[in-house]
Amino acid sequence: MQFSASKPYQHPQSAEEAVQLQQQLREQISLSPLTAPVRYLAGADISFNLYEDTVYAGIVVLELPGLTPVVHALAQCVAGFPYVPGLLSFREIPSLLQAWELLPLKPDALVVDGHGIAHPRRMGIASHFGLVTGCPSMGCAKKKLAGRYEEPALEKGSISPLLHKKEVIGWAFRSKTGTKPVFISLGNGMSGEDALSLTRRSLGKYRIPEPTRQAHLLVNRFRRGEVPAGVHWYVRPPHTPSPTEK
DNA sequence: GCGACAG
DNA sequence: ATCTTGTCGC
Repeated sequence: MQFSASKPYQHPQSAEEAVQLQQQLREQISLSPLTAPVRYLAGADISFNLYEDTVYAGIVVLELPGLTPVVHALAQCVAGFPYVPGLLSFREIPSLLQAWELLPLKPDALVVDGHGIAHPRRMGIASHFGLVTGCPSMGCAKKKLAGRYEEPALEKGSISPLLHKKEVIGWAFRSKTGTKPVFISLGNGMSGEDALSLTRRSLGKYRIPEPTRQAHLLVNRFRRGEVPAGVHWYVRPPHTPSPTEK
């Protein structure tokens, strides 16, 4: 992955405190372009049972250009914050961080299920998680949280800017012809061109781009007990020479 | 005051 | 977010 210091995650004890943290964190965001090509692109998502506070988090690393799964990490923990629109990251990041720390291969960029700067205070979960991990990040959400937009053309690949307070905070992106658009926004450590390019390279046969779609399918299987917690390689792990065989 | 409101 | 079968439309 690239150079970018990871910031420690701070957990708020109230909604007011959470908002203050976000206002402080937004100043640390960088929207400068990626400085290295993206070979490994990851998708992150969480799942849980309604009325329960156990969170099932997962991160899948795909290799471009084929979007081939390489490795994934799954972690389970208890939610330490309620779901409040605008404060989603405080509910999901602790669990995602556990999965992140388990990952033996850090991706070159990360796509989080949710918004990045397309947020009332420009601090959605994609931006927050990008800062905490030090990994370039972007958000891919199914519904908008803030801003207004014009419907993009019906053809796959069409985009329309998402505007909030006279600023472009993201794009309504037609990921599949004739279906509702998804919302793409910057997280941290990349430019708008980077995010749109990565999204185009992540499109498969479905509305949801592969990184996030794969992560979603994975965490649901995890929640149902169909796959175990921990790390799983889809291909042979990279060979690590032992001291004796140098 | 009213509508909107990621996962 | 999750619970669920069939059904309508390109």
